[in-house]
Amino acid sequence: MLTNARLVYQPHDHVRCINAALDRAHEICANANVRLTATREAILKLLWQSHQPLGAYQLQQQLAKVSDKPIAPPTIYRAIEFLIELGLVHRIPSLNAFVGCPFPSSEHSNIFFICENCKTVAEIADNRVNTLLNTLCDKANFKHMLQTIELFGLCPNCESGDNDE
Amino acid sequence: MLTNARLVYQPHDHVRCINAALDRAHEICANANVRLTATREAILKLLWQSHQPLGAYQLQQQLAKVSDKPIAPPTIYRAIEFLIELGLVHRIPSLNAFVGCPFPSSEHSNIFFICENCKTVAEIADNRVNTLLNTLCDKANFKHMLQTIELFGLCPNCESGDNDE
DNA sequence: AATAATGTGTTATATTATAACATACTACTT
DNA sequence: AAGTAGTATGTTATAATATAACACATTATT
Repeated sequence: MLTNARLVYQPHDHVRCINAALDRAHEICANANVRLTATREAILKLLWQSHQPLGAYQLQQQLAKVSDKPIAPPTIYRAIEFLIELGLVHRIPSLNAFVGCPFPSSEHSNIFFICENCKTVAEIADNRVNTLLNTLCDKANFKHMLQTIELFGLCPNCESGDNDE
Repeated sequence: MLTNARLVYQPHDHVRCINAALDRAHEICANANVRLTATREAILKLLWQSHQPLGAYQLQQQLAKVSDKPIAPPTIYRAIEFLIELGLVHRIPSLNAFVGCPFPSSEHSNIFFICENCKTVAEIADNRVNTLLNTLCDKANFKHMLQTIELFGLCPNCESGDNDE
């Protein structure tokens, strides 16, 4: 089992999260022989500013603050597409938003804990889930390729009332 | 385990699917003491015309053919919202589309087999999946309320080449 | 019939995403 | 170093999905 849940739900040195993510990204891009351009890196960095997913237009607004020129949606979406293909970012379909992947290039389950109060998203990978789902797919003769598992609820902080509710 | 996969993937008397779904809907609405109005029923029926999810604007187009007056998006979305709340319909987030639920008022897993070729969607409920996911949530102190599990791949017909690819 | 509750119509607009084509940048070749 | 192919971004317009706000209509209840 692989997860960033503990980290996400506890106070932590978030700068380290960001830096680790960026370091991994540089390495992965180098290995894949693709370019982590300024725009792409800026977007990845923004997505790592918190553990809350951002939409494309939120990213655009944030970028406008950082950069001098405004960046149009197609460029945002292209960068996101690039990051997703490399496994550095996930799309959360029900939120129309994007979040940094805490363990790219590991085996995935694409399980997301989505807090309906604070919108924080933690990710989990668990072999047993993958195995079980594969079994179900095999039984139905469904050739399973990808998956997204969204779990909605309350994170520990919001459940306990530590966050404003 | 509960699924409509076999049915969906095999030739079957689809009129029976539709009628069964409408009968269940009438019963459920009667029990809940809410109204299955003409518009709501028409939309539910359209969603049951096939095992492929339809978007709100597709529903609008189809309705235009059946009914005399055009129906505006808000009405469509309201009807969908109603049907979802009653458990008669599911939203497939990654498709922005809606599909009839084959077993409303049964225990759910909200697992969907989504064929990327023919777009057909089958649904599965499986206790083991729910149990396992609950375990993961408990471990992380995440209070789990709802879920959506989307499995992307190829249905048996498309995998075998029976459908045009 | 009066009223409250529920459902729908209507207009406008917000939000998310992509198509199509032009330009710019990068890396490689010679 | 200039030419070129490949990659990335800029730009404009628009498609696709979804909702807000308010008016009107229908249904159920008294």
